[in-house]
Amino acid sequence: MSILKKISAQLETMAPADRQIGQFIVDKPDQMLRLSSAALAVETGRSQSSVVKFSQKLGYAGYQELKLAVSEAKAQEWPAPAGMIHGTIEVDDGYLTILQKLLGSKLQAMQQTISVNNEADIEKALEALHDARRIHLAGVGASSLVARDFSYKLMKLGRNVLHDSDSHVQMANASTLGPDDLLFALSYSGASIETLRIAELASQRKATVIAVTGLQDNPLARVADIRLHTVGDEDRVRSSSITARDAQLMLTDLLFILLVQRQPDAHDYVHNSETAVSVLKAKRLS
Amino acid sequence: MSILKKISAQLETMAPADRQIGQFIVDKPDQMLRLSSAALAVETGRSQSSVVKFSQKLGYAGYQELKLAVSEAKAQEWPAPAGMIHGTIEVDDGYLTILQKLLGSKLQAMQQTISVNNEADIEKALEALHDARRIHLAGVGASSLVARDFSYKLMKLGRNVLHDSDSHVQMANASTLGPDDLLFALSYSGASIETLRIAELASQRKATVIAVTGLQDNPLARVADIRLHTVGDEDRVRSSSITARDAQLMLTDLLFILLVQRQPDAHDYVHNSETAVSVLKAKRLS
DNA sequence: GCGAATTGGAATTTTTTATTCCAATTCTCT
DNA sequence: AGAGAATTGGAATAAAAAATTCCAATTCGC
Repeated sequence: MSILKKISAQLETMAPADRQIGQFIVDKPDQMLRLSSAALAVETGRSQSSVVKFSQKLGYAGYQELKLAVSEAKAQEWPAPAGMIHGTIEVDDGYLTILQKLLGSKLQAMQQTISVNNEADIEKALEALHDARRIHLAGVGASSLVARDFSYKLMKLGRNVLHDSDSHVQMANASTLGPDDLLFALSYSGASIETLRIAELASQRKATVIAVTGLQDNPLARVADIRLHTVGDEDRVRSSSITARDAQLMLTDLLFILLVQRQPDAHDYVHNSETAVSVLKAKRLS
Repeated sequence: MSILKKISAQLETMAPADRQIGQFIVDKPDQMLRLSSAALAVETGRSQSSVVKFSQKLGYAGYQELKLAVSEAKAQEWPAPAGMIHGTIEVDDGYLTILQKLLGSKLQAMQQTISVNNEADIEKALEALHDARRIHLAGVGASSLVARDFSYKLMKLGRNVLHDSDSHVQMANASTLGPDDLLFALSYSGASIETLRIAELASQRKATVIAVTGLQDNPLARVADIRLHTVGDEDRVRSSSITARDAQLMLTDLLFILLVQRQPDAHDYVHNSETAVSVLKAKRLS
């Protein structure tokens, strides 16, 4: 039983000094934990020895043991995050609630994104990526960052990657694609004009088109040869591409890991990349 | 806040006595909480004053404050939810195992990143961001994508943001900063030369420097006025900036949400942004 | 190599915790 | 109602714990 609850239940039958000390602890456990027995005595207008005796009457060797018990009682009040809170972040939510809702939303988006894509589709995309002569990545806004992140990872593996943040350059690149090439197009809405036009052109040129897009029917999904779906709930986190981005990253990270697994010399490539970058790191100063 | 993670991250750079004391605390926090400084000294074969000094080196007034921090850290240890695995992705892992390990690693990185930053530090960073005249974002490699993502979000709120992927331009921008400005620097290692030099310059120019960096002692953390820590385990996911990036995003997303909460017209700004972008979306065809 | 800085234990001081002493109050029994 | 026993609780005291000082040894930086 929590010592805080135990004290609370006994308050009414306690003698005056004990009641005052107990009340303080129940009301302000955080503060109590920071106080010496003498300081708590001052706060309650009682004596230091009363504080120690209070502890002993509760069955503890002394004040330090009571403190430990209060600390443990408080620990049980900390909301368990395993369950996560799913909910819309509201204007008057406190810090802890926001944290939990944000983390819960991220986790839910990633989990649901995994759920809506079956292994066969992932395998198909993987096969296409593995076999592609050149991989062109397309996306705008937040999706452009995911595209760029994935392009970095593919380049680390020595793959022939085309990526540019300028959609005109993306379009020009797409015009050079052929049947041995692949377009990896990211757009949560599936309706971004630039990404859509690039996908249409790549499709016309017989390149394989992989679309990473939301579950709803959309123009990009219709153009694609392979569809990977993402689930995000933007309404809950201020509609600023947080969960949609996380869902896309979940897929690109997974594809990257699977590609690494399938490419025998992947380790060497990744290691070489790190070694190369290390010259741009400050030397250990001590 | 998790002092246990902090100690753990710093063990290798500690002197002998500190390492032994720190190791004991990390290995046996429950037991430590029951020991006096003298008893812990006996357990570790070190002196009682070393125990107190260890506490003070970590930033606490003394051993009692360290104890309190350890107690709070223990309260925030989060177990892995069902369906996820904490473990290293191996060469012969099957699809489902990879999925579970990837998701588990991502969740752990995000949870631990939340644990190692206390609300007071987040609040301090938030205050600085809110009050800054101009916000300059710096980062290279994977951190540059997080910096850009956060810059997009801040710009959506109408904030005065400086971000360029070219580190020379970043440096030039930093040379225009002043006491009313803020540098938000991201580097997991804290040792990327470009980011470090930019931070040093911003600091010289009296701008506020917020560092988002790993837990280990590093040059960037030393330059910063405000430190936000990230925890990632790159060994488990092929050392390609997956969990470190997710950890950084967790923090920037949280800061963004908190800024939105605190800016009365944030909704209008975000809504206006969506409306503006909508002209670049394909019309619904049927 | 030399001086400065750091490390870390022993000794000492200060603070905190726990116990003892004892007066006042309350409770129980006749 | 009164006397004795039990309880309450603060002041004083003793013991334990925490923190600081002193200083020798080692490491670091020039």
